[in-house]
Amino acid sequence: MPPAKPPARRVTLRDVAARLGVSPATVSNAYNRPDQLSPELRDRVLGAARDLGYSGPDPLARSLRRGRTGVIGVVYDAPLDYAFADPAAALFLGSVAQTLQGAGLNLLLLSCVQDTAPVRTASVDGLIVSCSAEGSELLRAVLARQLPTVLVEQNAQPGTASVTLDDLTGAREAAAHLHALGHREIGVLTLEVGPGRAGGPFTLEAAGQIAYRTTARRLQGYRAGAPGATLHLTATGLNTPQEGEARALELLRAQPQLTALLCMSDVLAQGALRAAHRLGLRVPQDLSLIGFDDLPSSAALDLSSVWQPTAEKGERVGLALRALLDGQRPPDVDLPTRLVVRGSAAAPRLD
Amino acid sequence: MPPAKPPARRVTLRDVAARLGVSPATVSNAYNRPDQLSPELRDRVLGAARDLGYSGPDPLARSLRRGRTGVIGVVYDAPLDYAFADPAAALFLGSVAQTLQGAGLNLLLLSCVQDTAPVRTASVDGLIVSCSAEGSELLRAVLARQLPTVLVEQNAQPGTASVTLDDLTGAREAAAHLHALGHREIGVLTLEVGPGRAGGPFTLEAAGQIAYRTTARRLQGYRAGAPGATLHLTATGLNTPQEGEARALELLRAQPQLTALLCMSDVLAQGALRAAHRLGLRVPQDLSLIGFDDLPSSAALDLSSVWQPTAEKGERVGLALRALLDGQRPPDVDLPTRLVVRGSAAAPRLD
DNA sequence: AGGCGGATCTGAAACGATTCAGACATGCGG
DNA sequence: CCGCATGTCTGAATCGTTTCAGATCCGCCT
Repeated sequence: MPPAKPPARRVTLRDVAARLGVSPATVSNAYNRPDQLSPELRDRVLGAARDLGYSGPDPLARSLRRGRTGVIGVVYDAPLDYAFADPAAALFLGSVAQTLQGAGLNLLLLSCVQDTAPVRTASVDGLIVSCSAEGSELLRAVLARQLPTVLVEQNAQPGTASVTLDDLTGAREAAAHLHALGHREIGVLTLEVGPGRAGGPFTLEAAGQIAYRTTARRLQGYRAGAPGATLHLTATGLNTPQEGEARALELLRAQPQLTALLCMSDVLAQGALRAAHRLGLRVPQDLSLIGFDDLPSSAALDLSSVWQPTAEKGERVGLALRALLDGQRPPDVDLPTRLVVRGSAAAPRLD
Repeated sequence: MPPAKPPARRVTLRDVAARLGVSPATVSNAYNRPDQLSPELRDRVLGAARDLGYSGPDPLARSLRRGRTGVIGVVYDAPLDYAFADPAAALFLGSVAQTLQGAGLNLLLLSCVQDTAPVRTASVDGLIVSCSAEGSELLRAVLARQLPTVLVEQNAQPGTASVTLDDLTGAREAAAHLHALGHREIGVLTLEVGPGRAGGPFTLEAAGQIAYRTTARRLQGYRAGAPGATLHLTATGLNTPQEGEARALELLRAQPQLTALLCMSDVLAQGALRAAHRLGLRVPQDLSLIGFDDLPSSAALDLSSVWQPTAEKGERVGLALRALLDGQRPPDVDLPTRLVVRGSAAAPRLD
């Protein structure tokens, strides 16, 4: 009969200590403060660890005891698919990660669609909230954690740092550009207007209730830049080219008098470009188009767009969080935007 | 004189219990098993918690006690910038995240360039290794954790699950397509050949030492698909359009007799497209081009490419990991690839 | 009346480490 | 030979929960 294998318990620091007849403190020191024990003993400890299959202190226990995890949560209120699908979002996130890495911090992606549980139960040292409606359940859950928190593109809240974009100026410039060219009937493809809300046409009267700061401010900029022009609003539910194409198609069919389209993202604009092709409309002769974000790929498509410092935004967010973790109170930052004129907007045809 | 504020210690479950004169176990139950105590008491507990500013059990302590964290680590050996910069990678990751979310798991991004520490010290229930050279320090660190692990596009290792791509077939088809069109002098822009290695020309003899499975297999496929053709290899150090452009420029200048270019990613191919433009070469009349990955944007560029089921790959990885966590032993999967012929390859000019 | 099952609640032992304040020995200067 | 600094190592408390095995009480069935 084979010897009853002992129930395969995990090897702990204590086991290693017992094996060598030393104190657990010593084993801990072997890993964390090599200068606190003699080199020979340290070697023996590490050797015993290898023999026993012990691969270092348990990160969880260590974090509990030390009081920090080295992890920063990034809160999304959309499925992560969409988070990554937008190159601007991906670039931003990469930049945040890069900046935090300098401080030994890693990113935990928290997708919270219809559920605040991830925010409440994540072991993190800080939070970054990328887009969440003002006054939402999710935002409340975030604030309840009382952790160092950076709000991105949201109105600042007490106790948090914030990094925003000067959406107003960029949007105004875009609209003013169209206005100056002579456009007076302008379609607008907005980003989401509220969590989980489907896309579709809406009126300026309803614009007051927009829950997302970004959407609200860009719209405000559009209005300011094209005084006297008529804006035909359609919201999108998802920031994807497919959605952009579908909504643009709807809008252009319903309002054939439109001579220009303002899109709140390049992803949407690229979809709108496809919609225009499908309708046989030439850009810019028959339809002018201006996007937002200025994705790398937009240059190739000759798409005019509002540029934003995406990478810098990520860096600022990372730095703000690091400052918070250091007990400082970083100033809020507001980053500039500006219109990049390419070839997708021209004077309207004279019918 | 104001009452000396007690040193602001964190409010714990124990404090709430003490406040109410009940056992900590009861407070814990109030949060975790509402059916284990009377509704009134539960309300009182939750009320007291609110009064004291206690926002639920500490995730870290809970994880330690329960033995799981609900977090899966994704190991990269490149800065996260690049991880996100490639739309194929972003899409894949989004898909993984989506799949894991169904099991209440979140993703922790572990960037391990020149440093295995993140792998060794991350509190995770499992690991996904996205691209790491065979036999690398990093891979060793991963295996040392003895956690449920899924290897992506790498040769399977004992004790792990693996999801791979049939790179060979796709690459062979691409090369065969060019070969059939009559190309005999073909340039190749490869992905990285080893961790941290800079790009540049290399020879077929050196091809045996390629550390990355993906690079090695695609190259093998290229060779098999174009027997008798001469392949001019250039490695890239980074999977970016800029790098693709730079390396393509070098290669085309050094080898003006080339009539076609095989690129191991669409990102590189899109860079090569720009290089061709800069050299005044028309595609496909003067230069044929085939990419790999079939990014959404490649359709618009009329770029022929090898398609891979990126989203499904992510899903498979997620499912494999979930199976491992459930104590199962999932079968390794190998996903198909196939050439998508568009307009970027044609017969070579007859000089 | 006795016994039993369920509903509530509790005590105390983990979970696996870190860290602080010594204990002990050794070497050195005076 | 004393005092002191230095170099090594240890004991024990602590981090904040969860969970298992009861303990208690109550009503109900027979």
